[in-house]
Amino acid sequence: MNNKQDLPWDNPRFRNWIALVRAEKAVVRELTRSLASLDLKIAQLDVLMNLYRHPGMSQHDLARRLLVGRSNITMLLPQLEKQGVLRREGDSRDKRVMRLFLTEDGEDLLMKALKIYSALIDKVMAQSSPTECDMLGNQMRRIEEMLKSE
Amino acid sequence: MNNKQDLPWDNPRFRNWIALVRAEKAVVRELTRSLASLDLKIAQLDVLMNLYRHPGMSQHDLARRLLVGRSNITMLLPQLEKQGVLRREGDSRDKRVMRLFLTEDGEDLLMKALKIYSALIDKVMAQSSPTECDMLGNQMRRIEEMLKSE
DNA sequence: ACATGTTAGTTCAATCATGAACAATAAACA
DNA sequence: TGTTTATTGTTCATGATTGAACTAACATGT
Repeated sequence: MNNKQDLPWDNPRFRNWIALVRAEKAVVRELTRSLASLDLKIAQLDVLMNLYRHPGMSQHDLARRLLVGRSNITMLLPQLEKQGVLRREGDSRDKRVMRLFLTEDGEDLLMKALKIYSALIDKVMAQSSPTECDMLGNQMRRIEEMLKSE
Repeated sequence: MNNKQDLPWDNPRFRNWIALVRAEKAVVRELTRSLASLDLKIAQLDVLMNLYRHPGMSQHDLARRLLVGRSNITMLLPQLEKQGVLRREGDSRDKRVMRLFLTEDGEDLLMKALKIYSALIDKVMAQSSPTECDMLGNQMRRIEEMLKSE
């Protein structure tokens, strides 16, 4: 029924995707280790990054951008708020939504974390030429776009 | 101290890597949903895939290939063994190691899961030309190689 | 106004991954 | 041989993530 030629490993698309998954996992491991010096988890860094770029985001929007559940955000925020890196403000027009903002300390922490992250990615992507790197980004954006719209 | 031009988002390497992370996460979500029909988790599929290609692997080797801890494997196997998709045999020469093998049912389940996985990846990678796809794979293999050897 | 439906955020139980400590076994070497 | 060192797999406590059920607040339509 299934001879060897049917196996996905003989399909370049599949093999190359597996390589991507493995590389991503390896980078995540490395990043997790590097961020430990700041006592910061990747999930937390994701929050900080998004709040920096989109101040005043609601928890719902944040969850959607991070591709996680809303409850995840709810569980994530209290620690960060207690550390004083972000603050939550109730929206004046819609009492259901909480607007999220980085504090000064939050921005400082983010900048330190970004230095670490950026250095790692620079090292990792130095494996590719600028052209390859841009092609990679474009492919990835097309994939995300495609999966979003279905 | 940090003006806008220092921000990682202006660095193509960083931006493109972020795109990769987002795309990968989106695909993982989609795959998780698709595999639910087989009552199979991605972590379990990873085990099956590796055992198919490397029968007789030890738990330690499996953990290293999957980039997870040994304890993770220990917690993962009993379910799979109970479902009858794999069996564990003590090594005759080294009583510490357990050798892992897929059963017939395991191979059947794997083939069904691979059909789903492969179809998704085919769809996803159809966003890229064969050349782009291979370049992607090569970049990723270089990255993994680089992180392994340090 | 009122009923109905929708949305934002929270709570909670279940699942999962992790790393440290541990027992059994093997290897290295005096 | 006997002693130390390393390795395999397990256990366990901890923290992360998820989805379903829930509350409060808004929106829609009559």
